[in-house]
Amino acid sequence: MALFQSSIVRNRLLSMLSQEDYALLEPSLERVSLPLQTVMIETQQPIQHVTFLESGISSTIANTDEGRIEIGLVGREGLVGVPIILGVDQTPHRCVVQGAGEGLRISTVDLRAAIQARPTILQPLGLFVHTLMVQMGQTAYANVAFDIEARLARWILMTQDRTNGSDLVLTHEFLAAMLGTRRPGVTSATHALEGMGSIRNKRGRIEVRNREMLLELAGDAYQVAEDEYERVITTN
Amino acid sequence: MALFQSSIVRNRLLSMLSQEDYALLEPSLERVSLPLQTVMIETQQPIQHVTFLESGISSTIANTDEGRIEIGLVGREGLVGVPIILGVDQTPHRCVVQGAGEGLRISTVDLRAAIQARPTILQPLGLFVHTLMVQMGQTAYANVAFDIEARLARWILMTQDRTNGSDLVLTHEFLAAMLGTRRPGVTSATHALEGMGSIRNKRGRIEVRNREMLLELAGDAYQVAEDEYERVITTN
DNA sequence: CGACTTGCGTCCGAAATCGGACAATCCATC
DNA sequence: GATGGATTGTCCGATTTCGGACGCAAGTCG
Repeated sequence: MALFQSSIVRNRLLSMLSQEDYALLEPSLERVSLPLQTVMIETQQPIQHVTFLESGISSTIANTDEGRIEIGLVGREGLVGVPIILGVDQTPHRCVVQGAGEGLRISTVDLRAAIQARPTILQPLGLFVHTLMVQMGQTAYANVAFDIEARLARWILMTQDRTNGSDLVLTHEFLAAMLGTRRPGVTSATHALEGMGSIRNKRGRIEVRNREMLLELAGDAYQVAEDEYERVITTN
Repeated sequence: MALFQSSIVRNRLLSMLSQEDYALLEPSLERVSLPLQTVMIETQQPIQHVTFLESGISSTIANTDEGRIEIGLVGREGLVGVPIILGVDQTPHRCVVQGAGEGLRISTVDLRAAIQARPTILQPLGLFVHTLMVQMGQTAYANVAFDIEARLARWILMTQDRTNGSDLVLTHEFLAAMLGTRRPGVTSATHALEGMGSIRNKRGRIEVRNREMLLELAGDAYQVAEDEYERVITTN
């Protein structure tokens, strides 16, 4: 199944496509760089592209009157532009690049045409939508059932999953938005994690030291969505 | 567009289908009653049916080690069995009937065959999945950004939207699970709402007195998902 | 190198929520 | 109309988180 392709494409959804399906999309895919803070989907604006991330992280944000709350995280295991997959043209939730990277993007028009021509393309995309729903559900759960330390551990794990090394570029300010809490709350939570040796705190960066510890801290808020992804989406 | 049909079918997704699409599903639809506490989707069990609710309420639950947290609410505006729509056979989140009612259900096999035969059937179902994702996102947001009173107001509104009258059958115990909080917390929150005249508290029941007040209390956690539904799904 | 910006550490009182227990009440049923 | 289970009301101390402010440190850039 398209060996050459997986050596170029790192996105797990694209590399899951059959050779024929991928061949149909390929001419329409445009490689784009995704600098930090790029707004990939703006509230109430038509979504022009679907982007398959190759690296980096994008997060979905529930827009609040002031202050943002992150409700979803996507890396190279997924795509940005889920509403398009579901036949919707826009959404009230914004998507922003939270870790610089690259993506392969396709215009909404081209993607829809491709799906029309070969409906099997939709298959892996639907699977991904499911895993994202599970992730959001777990986030809703974590937000109400876990304290800041546990939620912090969860987000660090989720971020690391979508990053190469163990050095994560994350300011406390940003983490506070992810966790829906105040910035000083993050500072003390990172200290707690650092105190037990699970992470190391640097300026604008967090180094994962002991992943096992983080897993334990995050409890059953983590791993459910991640297992579901592996169960459902098999990249060969 | 199938006038006779909408006089029988109250589910908003079914009544959105074209006459031809509906005609294909109709023979496979089985009317079932849904008593309280019916488990419609069990964790890690193959989903055998997709159910279009005609009345009543089903909620999606993030299974925790102990104590449940509700992460989604569906009534006659939607369906239970979203994973099937997305091509997945099971899910880690349970679905339970929280308000007795009826549904029209179709077996997974028949639904898939119908979609195969007429892919346009998938269209409104995808739209609904989108609105459900928005709802879950708003729940994640509300869970971390609003206090118990506001979240209670939101759930009361969401429940009323899916119920005929203004008398909601809801115990505090149940509300506590919905809100992810302790039961006494609900008691005092209901008192607060009752004190301002927005609801009336009876045994095992809540009567909505002043919906405007509830809207104000719930802030921007409510209405976003609801508006998105109306924008995206138009039942004629 | 020095000023400046950005990010981090810390402190405080106030408020919300927790955890757990126990009392009071309603209502169905006998 | 008494009994028992389910539902609701209440209380208390402990803990978490909030909200806001202020000072410090680390890079950056002229």
